[in-house]
Amino acid sequence: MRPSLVWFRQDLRLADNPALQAAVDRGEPIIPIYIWSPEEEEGWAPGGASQWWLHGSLKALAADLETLGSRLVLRSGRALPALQKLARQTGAGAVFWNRRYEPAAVERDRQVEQALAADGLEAKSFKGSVLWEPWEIATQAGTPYKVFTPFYNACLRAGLGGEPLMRPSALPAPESWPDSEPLSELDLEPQRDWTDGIRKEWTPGEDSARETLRRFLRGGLGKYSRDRDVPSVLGTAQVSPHLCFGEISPRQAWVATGESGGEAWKRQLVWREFGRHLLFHFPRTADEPLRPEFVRFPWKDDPAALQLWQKGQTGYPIVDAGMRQLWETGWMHNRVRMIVASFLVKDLMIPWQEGARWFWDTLVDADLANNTLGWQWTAGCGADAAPYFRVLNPMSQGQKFDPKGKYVRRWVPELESLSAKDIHEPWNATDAVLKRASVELGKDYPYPIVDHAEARTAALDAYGQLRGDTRTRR
DNA sequence: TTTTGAGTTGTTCGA
DNA sequence: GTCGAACAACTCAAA
Repeated sequence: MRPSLVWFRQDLRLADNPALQAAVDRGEPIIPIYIWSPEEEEGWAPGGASQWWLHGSLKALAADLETLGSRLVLRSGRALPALQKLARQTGAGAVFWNRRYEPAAVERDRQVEQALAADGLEAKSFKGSVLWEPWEIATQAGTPYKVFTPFYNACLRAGLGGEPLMRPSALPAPESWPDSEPLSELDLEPQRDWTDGIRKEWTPGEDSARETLRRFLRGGLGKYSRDRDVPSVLGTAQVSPHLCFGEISPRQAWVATGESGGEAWKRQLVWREFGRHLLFHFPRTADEPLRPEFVRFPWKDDPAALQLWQKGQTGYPIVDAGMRQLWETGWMHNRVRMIVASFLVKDLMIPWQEGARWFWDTLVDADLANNTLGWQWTAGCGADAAPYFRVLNPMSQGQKFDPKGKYVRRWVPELESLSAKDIHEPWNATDAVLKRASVELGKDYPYPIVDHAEARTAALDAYGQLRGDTRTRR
C-alpha cells in the first residue's frame, strides 16, 4: 500500500475538493496534511486576524476528518522538506493538492512538484480554488485582460467546467499515522487575546461556511444588489473569509445561486477571479503599482496620520466607523472599505501599500489578490483604475449609504445621540446640539484631521501633475 | 493595422 | 432642489 498525501492549503473543506477526490479515486489510504509555512510567503505571511481564522478552520477540518475515520496531520516549516519527510515516513506514492496563484506560492509549488516527481512520487495539482485558471482566460491576442467587463464576458463565454464534487463518504486510513504537531504549537492564536470581537462575529469551518451561504441565499440574494451597499444592513453574504480559506469553493458559491439570477453576486465572484488573473500575470503588483508612473507619485510619509486612520480617529465618522468595525470584528463592509481606502490614499495621500498592509493584518478575509486589486484600483494605479478625479466625499457617502446614521452609531458610540443630519459632520453641528448630545469635539471625538475640500484639491493637483509628467515624457 | 466603442462602485459646479 | 456637463485623456479589446 502506497498512501496518498493530500496537502491542504487554501481549500480547507471536504466537499468539492478535487485534490481530495483524486486521492479517493486512487484507492489507496489517504493522509491529509497541513503545513504551516509562513516563511515561504515572501513578506505576505498571514496576518493576525487570518491566523486566528486559520486556527479555527484547521480545528474544524481535523474534527470533520475524524468523523470519516481520518485525521489531519500538522507540520510546520518549509513545505518541500516537510512533504519529503512525510513521504518517507509513510511510504507515500502520491501527493495531491489544489493550486494557488500568488507569485510566491506558484514558484514554491513548481519546485515542490519537480522535486517530488524526481523522488518518484506522483505529484499532481488541481483546480480547486478558482472557477477559471488565470491562463484559461485570455484576450484574442492571447494577452491577459486588464479591464473587468471584457474579462467577465470572457468568463461567461468559457462557462463552468462541471458541477461541484460530493463530499467523500469515507476516507481510507493508513495502517499507522505519522506524527502530527499539536495545533497549539503552530502559535496561530495571539499571545494576548484580542479576539473577543472576532469570536462573537465568526465561526470558521466548512459547516459554518455552508450555513452562512445557505442563510444568505434564503434571505438575501433577491435583495443583494440593493442592500449590498448599505453598511448597516447585512445585505452582503459575509462569506468572504470562508471563501478565502476555501471552506466553500467558488464553484459551490456560483452554483448555489441557480442557473439564472444572482447576476450581481456572480459578478462579485468574477472579481475574485479577476484578482487572481491579474496577480498571476503581473506578479509584482502586490508591492508595486501596475502603472509604473505611480512610482513617482508624491506620497506622504505621515506615521501619525496613518495611525489615526488605523485606530478610527480621523474625525470623519463614516471612516472611523469602518476602521473600528475592522479592528473589532476583522471585517468591514465593502462600501466602507472603498470610503476608508479613498480617504487614506486621496485625503491623506498615504501610500496605498500602507493601507494594504493594515488590511492584510486585520482582515479575517485577507486575500493577496483581492487586497492588491482593491487598493490599486482605489489609488488609480492598477487595472481598470478609478478615474483620478473620483475622490469619495466622506460626508456625502455617509449620507447616501448610511442615511440614518445607524452604522456610525453602532461603531462610533460617542456620537450616538447626534441626529442623522449631524452625525456625518459633527463639526458643523451647533454648540447647543453638541452639548445636548454630550459631545465635546476635540475631547470625546476628534476634529477632522484634514479638511476634505482642501485635501481633495491637493490630491487632484498631485494626480494632475503625474498626468502632465506622463504626457511630456511621451 | 487601424478603427471604434467603451470603461464597478463619484463629485462638483452652474444653469 | 434637480439635472446635465465637466472632470482627461488613455488604454483596452474586439472588429
